[in-house]
Amino acid sequence: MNADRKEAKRERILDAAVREIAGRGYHRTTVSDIAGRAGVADGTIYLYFKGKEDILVSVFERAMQRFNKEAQRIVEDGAGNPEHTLRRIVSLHLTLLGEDRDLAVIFQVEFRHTLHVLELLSRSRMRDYLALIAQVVEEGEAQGVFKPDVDAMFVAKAVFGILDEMATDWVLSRKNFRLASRSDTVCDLLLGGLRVS
Amino acid sequence: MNADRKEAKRERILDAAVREIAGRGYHRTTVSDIAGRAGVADGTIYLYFKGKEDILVSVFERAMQRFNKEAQRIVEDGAGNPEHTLRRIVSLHLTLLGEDRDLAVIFQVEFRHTLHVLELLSRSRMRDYLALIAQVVEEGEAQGVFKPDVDAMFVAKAVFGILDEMATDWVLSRKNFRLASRSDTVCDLLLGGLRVS
DNA sequence: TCTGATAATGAGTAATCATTCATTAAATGA
DNA sequence: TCATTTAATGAATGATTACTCATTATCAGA
Repeated sequence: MNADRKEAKRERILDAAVREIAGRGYHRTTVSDIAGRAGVADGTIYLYFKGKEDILVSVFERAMQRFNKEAQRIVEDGAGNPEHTLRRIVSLHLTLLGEDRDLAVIFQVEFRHTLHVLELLSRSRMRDYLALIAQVVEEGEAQGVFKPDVDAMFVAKAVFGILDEMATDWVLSRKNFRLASRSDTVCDLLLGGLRVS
Repeated sequence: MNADRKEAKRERILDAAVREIAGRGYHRTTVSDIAGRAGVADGTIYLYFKGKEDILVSVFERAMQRFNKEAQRIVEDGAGNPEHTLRRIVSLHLTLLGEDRDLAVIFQVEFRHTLHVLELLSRSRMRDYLALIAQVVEEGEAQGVFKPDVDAMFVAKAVFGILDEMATDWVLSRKNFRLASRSDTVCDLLLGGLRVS
């Protein structure tokens, strides 16, 4: 079996996992469920993944890779204008999650299953993502458009926190608004602050 | 058995649950573990709680009740000065979580176990807490010290998002800083914004 | 002290599921 | 076509654990 077909099957299993886990939650989803939806036998799963938890982590890795690739591109493109770059990253974050509710459910809920898993995830691609945001903030400070002496990583975490809460709220909400429609409001608050100046 | 003693035993079980669940995660913690630490028999648990999930939800309810009571007091006290009130709420949030790492672990990680549980929790005391923050924001807008025309509930969620991320970061971090020490930085960013004015 | 009621016990039950591995199928290439 | 390697299968296993309930202990009032 060539590498492409192998990769395609792995992808199919991951796609199946996203749908099943979003629907029933990680712990209620059995390996059989995932195998069934992917159209393979239970045992086959173990030819592609070390175990159930490895599937969850792989879903995360794959999604974060996409996030990072796109964010990276935005940062590279928009070197001259930190505010605009930040706006584009915020928009990207909310757009990508808003486009796939199942993925959003997994991101906002299922990944946080145990401290152990969360630690695993936080140490990997998550740091890169935060570092990218921090880089933009630093650039803005260097250019004098953002306030100096605010720790860039702190701001990055704050930005992430707001986005995360918006996404969770959207996932839990019954209402049918587009998540990305919040982008501007988020950025305006973040950049301009709450206080009347 | 009088009501006080009954309540005390219930509290003991909840305390035991906090310690056990923070240490091993909700799913790895058995009902036996909790019973053992609380010094009661397994079956006794079911005289006080409907089942395992009910313990988790009750831990949340109890903690949120404390949060809400304190926050309520702050809001009532500080009617005249919305900025100061907001600062006190932020400080309260980070202080209460920062004082009890086990509780913080449960808040930041274990409560988010399933969409189902998260929905349960979000609908209850969580809304009250957000509404309290929103109330302060609205007051500020009415007094002309906060920007008008920003949806107060939106701001409340943003505030919560930042606090949540700070708390998660603290829980996952190896470093030993005091969580509450972030209060001022959080508020400064929130009130003043990132952009140079 | 006696008695009915209330509270607590903990061994047993029944169900669940991740993982394994002996077997079968498919692919490869000579 | 046949032999060999690689991939896939799915029934069986073994371990786990939430919850029940028949039994025992404790308590409160007379």
